[in-house]
Amino acid sequence: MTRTHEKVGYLPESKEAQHTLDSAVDGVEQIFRLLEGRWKFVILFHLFGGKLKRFSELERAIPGVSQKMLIQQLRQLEADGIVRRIVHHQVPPKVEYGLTEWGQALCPALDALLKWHAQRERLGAGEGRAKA
Amino acid sequence: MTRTHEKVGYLPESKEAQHTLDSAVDGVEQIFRLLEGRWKFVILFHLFGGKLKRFSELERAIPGVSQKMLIQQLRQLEADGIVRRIVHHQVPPKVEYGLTEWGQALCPALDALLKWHAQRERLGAGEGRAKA
DNA sequence: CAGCATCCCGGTGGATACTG
DNA sequence: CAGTATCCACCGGGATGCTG
Repeated sequence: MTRTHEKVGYLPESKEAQHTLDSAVDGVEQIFRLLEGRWKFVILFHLFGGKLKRFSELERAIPGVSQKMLIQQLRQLEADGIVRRIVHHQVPPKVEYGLTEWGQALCPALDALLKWHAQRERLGAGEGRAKA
Repeated sequence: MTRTHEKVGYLPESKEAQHTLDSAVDGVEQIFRLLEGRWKFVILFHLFGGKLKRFSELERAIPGVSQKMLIQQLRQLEADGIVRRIVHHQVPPKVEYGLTEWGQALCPALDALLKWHAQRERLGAGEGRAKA
């Protein structure tokens, strides 16, 4: 709170938390960092709806992903509190992945983005360059 | 529509457009690609609210950005229909940047993400690892 | 089955200098 | 003022091989 001083509603609908320009910016940037990664979304969507999936299920369900990548992205999501990891102590090993409550809560937010994307044609996005 | 066949509501709130898992996934992925880039958000937030800013204003307002980066990100946003570029033919040159209508419409969607992020503590995101 | 270690390549973004 | 051009470092991500 020591950087910019403008603090009016950059985000109209925010009623509880007031954002400064900077706080809003690095808020979304943090979020994007969480979700960044070639396979995060595929994983997420496979897990939305409270589904639990084993490592090997995900591996099969996501064509093209390598084990390294799959585990890497899963671990990041887990570290960030989005994904839950459930270890069954058995031989052979069995590990399941699911979403945390917070992870589930991401769904509507992504939906908002999807809706925005869908508006693209309706609003004139490609007006070409304006002249003055 | 030739890849996966599961097509139930991955996104509960979507009433108009039905998404398959794949279409939803690369929907959000496209969106993230649009918004990806070290300076996009700072720019966006400086422009939210219909504000117009000159190149040099943005340059000063965004500490740390180089001209190359600033122009690069602005051009990408423009090409993607998010930012408008208004050229005033004068000497010395004057160019202003603003958001398109669609660009403006991004605001509430980002707000949804911010709200999600804010819920993090309230919902138990960091439960540690579950055992079974 | 689930996961870690290593090597390598390409693209993104940064610094710097020049131009209409 | 508003860019363009070049050169370079970094790291995300892919391939491959090994282990508890």
